[in-house]
Amino acid sequence: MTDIKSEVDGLCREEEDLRQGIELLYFAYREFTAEPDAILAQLGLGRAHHRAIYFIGRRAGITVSELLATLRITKQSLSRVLKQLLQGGFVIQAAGASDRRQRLLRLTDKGIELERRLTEAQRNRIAKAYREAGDEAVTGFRQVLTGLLDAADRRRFVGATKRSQA
Amino acid sequence: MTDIKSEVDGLCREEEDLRQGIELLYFAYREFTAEPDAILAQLGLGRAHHRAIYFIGRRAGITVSELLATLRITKQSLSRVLKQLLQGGFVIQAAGASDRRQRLLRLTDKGIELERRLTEAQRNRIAKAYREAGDEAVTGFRQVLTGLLDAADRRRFVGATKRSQA
DNA sequence: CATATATGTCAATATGACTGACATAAAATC
DNA sequence: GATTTTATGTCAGTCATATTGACATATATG
Repeated sequence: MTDIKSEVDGLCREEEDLRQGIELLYFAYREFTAEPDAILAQLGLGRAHHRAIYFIGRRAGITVSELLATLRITKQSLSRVLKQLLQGGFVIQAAGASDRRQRLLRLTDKGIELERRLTEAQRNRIAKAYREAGDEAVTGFRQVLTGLLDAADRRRFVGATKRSQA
Repeated sequence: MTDIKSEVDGLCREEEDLRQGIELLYFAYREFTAEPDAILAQLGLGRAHHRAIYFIGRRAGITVSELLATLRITKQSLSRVLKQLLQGGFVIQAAGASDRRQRLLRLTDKGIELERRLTEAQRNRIAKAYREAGDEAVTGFRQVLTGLLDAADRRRFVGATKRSQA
C-alpha cells in the first residue's frame, strides 16, 4: 500500500510527467515549424502564409469563411496574407457557382509547388518520428493530441484516432 | 501481394496519416496555449512572459544565458520581457556567487503564484488527455514528440521517454 | 594588461495578430 | 420590391514578439 512518502513521490512524479509533456509540446512545435519558416523567409513570406496555403491545398475550393473558421483569426489578419498570396500567384479566387458572394480559393501550380516544399519538411520530420516510434506509439500520440483539442477541432478528426492500416 | 491500386491507396493513406499528424500538432498547440494567453492578456503580458516565467520557475537560479539558450531568442527580445517581469515584481535577479557577472533569475512569491495559475491550465488539459488516453498512449505520445526534437532539445529529456511509474 | 564573457541597451524593422468602422454585392426573407 | 442578413473586402490604428546591428559595462581569465 501507499505510505505518505511514496504518495508524495507519486505526486512529484505526476507533476514531473505533466511538465515533461508541456515542454515536449513546446520544443517539438518549435522544431516542427523551423524548416518551413526558413523557406518562407527566403520568399518574404511568413508562417501565416504557410497555414493559409496548407488549408487551401488541403481543401481546394474552400471559402474565405471556412478558412477563417479553421484558422480562427480575424478577416483583417487573413486579408493581408491572402492578398499577398494572390499577388504572388500562389492562390486564385473564383466566385462560387451557387452563391456568387463566395470567393472559392485554390492553389495555382506555383502554390501547389510551394505547399509541397513547405509541408514536405514537416512530413519528413513526422515520418521519421513515426518510423522510429512505431505504429503503437503513433496511435498513442494521436490519442493524446486528440484529447487536447476542443470539441470543434476534434470533429475534424472523427474516426482518425487510430492510424490507417496499409 | 500488393497490386498497383492498393499501393496507390497505401501511399494516400500514408500521406493522410502524416497530414493528420501535422494538423493535430497545429490544433493541439493552439488549444494548449489559449488559456494561459487569456490569463496573461488580463495582466498586460503575453506568451513570451509565460515562457520566461515557466523556465525560471522550472530552474530557480537560471542564468540569462541559459534562459536564452532554452528559449532560442535574442537577448534583445528576452530583455524587454525580463524587464517587464522584474518591474512587475514577478522575478528577481541576484549576482552569481562564483561569477558576479551572472544574473541569477528567480520567481518571487507573486511570480510563483502566476506561474502556478498559468501552468495549471495546461497541466489540467494535459492531465485530462493523459487520463483519457491511458499510460500506453502517453508513452507513445512522448516517443513521437521526442522524435521530433533536434539533438540539443532531446538531451533535455534523456531517459524520460517512458512515463514514470507510480 | 589584454581579451573574452555575461549582460544590458538603443534604434530600426518585420510579422502577425488585434479592434473598430465602413463598404459592397449578393442572397434570403418578409 | 424593400429590407435584412451574409460573404467578403478594406482603411486605420495598435500591440506583442521577434529580428539585426551597434555599442556599453562589469567581471573573469589568460
